[in-house]
Amino acid sequence: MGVTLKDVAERAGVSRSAVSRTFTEGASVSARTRAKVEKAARDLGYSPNALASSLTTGRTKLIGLVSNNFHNPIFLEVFDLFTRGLQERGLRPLLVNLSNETDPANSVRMLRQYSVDGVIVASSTLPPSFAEAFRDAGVPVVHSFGRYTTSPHVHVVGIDNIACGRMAAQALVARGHRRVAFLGGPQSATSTQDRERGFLEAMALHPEITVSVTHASAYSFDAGRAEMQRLLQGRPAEAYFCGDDVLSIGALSAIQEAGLRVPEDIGIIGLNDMAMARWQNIDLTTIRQPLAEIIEASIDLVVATIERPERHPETRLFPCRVIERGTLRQI
Amino acid sequence: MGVTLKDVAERAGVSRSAVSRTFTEGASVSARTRAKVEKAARDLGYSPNALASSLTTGRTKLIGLVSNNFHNPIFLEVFDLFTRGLQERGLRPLLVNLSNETDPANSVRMLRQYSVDGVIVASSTLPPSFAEAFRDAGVPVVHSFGRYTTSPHVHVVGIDNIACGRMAAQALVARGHRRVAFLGGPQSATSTQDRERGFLEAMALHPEITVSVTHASAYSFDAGRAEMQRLLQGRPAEAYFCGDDVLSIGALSAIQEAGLRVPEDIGIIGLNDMAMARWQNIDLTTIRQPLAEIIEASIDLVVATIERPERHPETRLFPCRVIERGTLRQI
DNA sequence: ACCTGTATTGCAACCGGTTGCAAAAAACCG
DNA sequence: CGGTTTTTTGCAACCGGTTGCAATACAGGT
Repeated sequence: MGVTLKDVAERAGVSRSAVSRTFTEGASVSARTRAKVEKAARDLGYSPNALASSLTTGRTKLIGLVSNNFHNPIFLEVFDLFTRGLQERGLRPLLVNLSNETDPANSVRMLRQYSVDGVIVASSTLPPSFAEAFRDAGVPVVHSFGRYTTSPHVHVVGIDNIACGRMAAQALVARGHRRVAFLGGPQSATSTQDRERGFLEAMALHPEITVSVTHASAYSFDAGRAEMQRLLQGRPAEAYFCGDDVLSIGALSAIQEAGLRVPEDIGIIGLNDMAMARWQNIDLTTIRQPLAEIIEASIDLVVATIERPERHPETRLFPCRVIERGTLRQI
Repeated sequence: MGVTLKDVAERAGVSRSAVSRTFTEGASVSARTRAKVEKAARDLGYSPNALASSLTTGRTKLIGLVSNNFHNPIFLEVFDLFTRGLQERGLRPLLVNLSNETDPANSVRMLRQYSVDGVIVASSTLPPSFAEAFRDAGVPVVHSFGRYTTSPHVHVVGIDNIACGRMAAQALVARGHRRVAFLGGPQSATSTQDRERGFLEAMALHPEITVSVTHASAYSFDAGRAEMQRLLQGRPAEAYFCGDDVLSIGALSAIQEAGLRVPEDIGIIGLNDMAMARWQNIDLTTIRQPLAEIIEASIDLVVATIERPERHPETRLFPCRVIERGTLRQI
C-alpha cells in the first residue's frame, strides 16, 4: 500500500537522505537531484509520512481542539473558523469532545500520546484549571473564550465579560427601564459569573432601578424558556439581559407563548450574535462577540507559544458591541 | 520533556521489549515484570507515544472526519455524535473542513500523510466521487448522508431521500392540499435531487393536484427566505415541502413577514428535525432523520472496513418519519 | 531429581523518516 | 591548471516504539 522514501530513492537512483532533503524546506539539494527525485515521487505517487517525520523533528502539526460546547449553535461557527484557520497554516485539528467530562487528566494523556504541538481549549464554561493542566504537562495551550485574570497561568483569548455585563446594563438604562434583570447561564460558568458581576456593577450606579438576578440551568433554549416561564408566574422585569443568545431565544419563546409582546412588554438583550439571532423571525438584539478575531488571535498565540514555549502567559480581550435589532425598544 | 520507553525500561531494570509488552494488549508478560514496569511508568509519568507505535503496527486510530457543511446547524449535532462515538471506541477524529473545496486530491493527500486508519465523509452535498477518491487511494471510507446507488463503489450510510420525498408528498396529500410545491436546496446537491424525485413520483399518482418546483441557492436560512419572498410575489402554493429545516425556517420567516398565517395560509414541512425545529417559537413540522443511528452505523462500517478492507461496498439506509408540529395543519 | 512442555525474556532488526558529519563533487580564483 | 572554498551527497545513527526468534526460566508430571 504505502510508497516509502526508500522506494523513491531506489527509483531515482539516489540515497534516502537526498529524497528526504528534497521534501524538507531549505535543505541542500542540487536542481538535478531534486528533479530526479520529484519525478520518481510523482511516478510512484509518494507523499511523505508526516507521523514518521514527527518522530525526529518533534513536530506533528497536530493541534488538539478541545471543547465541551457541542450544543450551543455558536460553536458551529467556532469550529468552522478554527478548522479553516488552522488549515490555512498547515495545522490539523484533532477534535476532542468533552461533554460531561470535567477532569482534564484523560484529555491531557490522550493528546500527549498523539504528540500534539499545541492545544486550544475552546469553552466558556470550563474552569481555568482545565487549560492549566495542559500547561503543567508542558503542552502549549490557549484558552479561548476563557476568563481573564490579572495573573494568568495560561494564555487566554476572549472578551471582557465584565465589560459586556456593563454594556448590557447601560443599554437597558439608556432605554429608561426601571425594573431590569439578569437571566444568567449556569452559575458555575465563569462567563456567567463575570457578566453578572459587570451588570450589577453598572447597575449599582443607578439605585433608582430595581435589579434582580436568576440563573438558567444551562446555556440552552429549553433552560432559557423554562426559567422565563417561571419568572412569568410572578411579576417579570421590564427588560432582561440574558446570559447568551440561545438562552435569550428560549426566553423570547416563553414570552411570546404567554401572549406578551417583545419589546413592548418585555425587552431582551442577548450575547454572542450567533447566526440565528439575525434570522428575521427571531431578530434578537444582542452583544456581538467578534468570533473571527478571537479565533485568529487564539491560533496566532498557540503558534507563537509552540515556537517560544517560555513565552509569558498573555490575555487578549476583544471589544464587543451592541447589535440593535428588534427585541429591545429603540432609544 | 518526553519520558520514553527506554527511561522506563532502565528504571524498572528490564528490557525495552518488556515495557512495550506491558502496554500492549494480550502480550506475554509475567505479573512480576508487569508490576515493576507499571510502577516505573507511574513514577516517571510515562505514556506511550501513539504515533511511534503506529509506525510498526500500521494503525494510528486516527479517523479523518471530512465535511463541507459547517453552516447547517444540524451539523453541530453531527459533529457531537461523531466525536463521541469515535472517542468511545478509542478513535480520534481529525477534522477536515472542506468549505468551498470540491477537489478531493488535497484532502486525500493530507489524510494519507497522517496515515489515518479510515475516513468518514459527512456531507449531503458532496458528489459520490469525493468519497471514491479515498477508496481509490486505498483508504477505508464511508460516505455519511450520501446518495444511495444500486452499484455503490463506496460504503454509504444515510436515508432514502427518494422515500422521504414521497413521504412528504403523502403528508401533503393526506391533508387535502390541491396546490403543493417543492422548495429544494441547490440543484447540485444529490439530496435535493432525490427528494425532488420522490416528491414528484408520489405526486404523479395524484393528477388532480398541481405541483411546482423551485430551488433555493443553498441550504440556508437566507436562501430559503429569499426564495419564498420571490414565490410570494406570485401566487404561492398551499403547502411546501422544503429541502431541509434551515430552508424551511427561512421560508417560514418570509411567510410570517408577509403577514400570512402558518399553517392556515401556507403549510410547511421540512426535513432533518434539527434542534431548532423543536423550538416552540419555530415549531416546525418536519421529517426526522435518525442522526444517531446513521452515525453509529457509519462508525461501525468504517471500523469493519479497516479490519477487512476487501469488504464489499454496502449501503445502509435508515427510515425517517414525520414529526407533527405546528407548520402543517393537522389531519 | 529429571525430562518435557509452556511462559517469559532480551536481542536485534525494523517501521519511515531526519540529520550531523565527513567525503566527494562542483564552483571559484589567481 | 592547481589550490581553495562552497555545495552536494551518502553513511550511519537516531527518533520511540514493536515483534520474530532463540535463549532462558519456570511448572508439571513421574
